[in-house]
Amino acid sequence: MSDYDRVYDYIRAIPAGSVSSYGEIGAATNASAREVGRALRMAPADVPWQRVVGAGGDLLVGKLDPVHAQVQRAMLEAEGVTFDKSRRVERRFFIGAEPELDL
DNA sequence: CTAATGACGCTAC
DNA sequence: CGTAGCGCCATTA
Repeated sequence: MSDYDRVYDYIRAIPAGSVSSYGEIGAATNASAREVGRALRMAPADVPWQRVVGAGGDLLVGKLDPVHAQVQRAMLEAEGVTFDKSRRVERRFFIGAEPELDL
């Protein structure tokens, strides 16, 4: 099992309406954040890549087309995830985020 | 072999 | 709250 497959499996385990970050996935799969991005780039269709966001809740950090970020936001909104004014996912939707520790 | 690049993260200003 | 710089590590030229 490659690190990439482990990343795919982790993402597939993310429940609808929740999101995780590249750093979180990297830590859970023993990979760096960049490797997670590389994995998502060639991810199979059954991987809900839209549930993967940046560390601060940012959509796609910007290495890819801005249009893609729009699509991601639309799909997450369809799952019940809400965003703040700056296109950032609220911390309560993060897996492993503690409600009382909200920044 | 070295250099450049990217679905990122953190710190500094 | 915004941009800029550096570190990170696999892949590509």
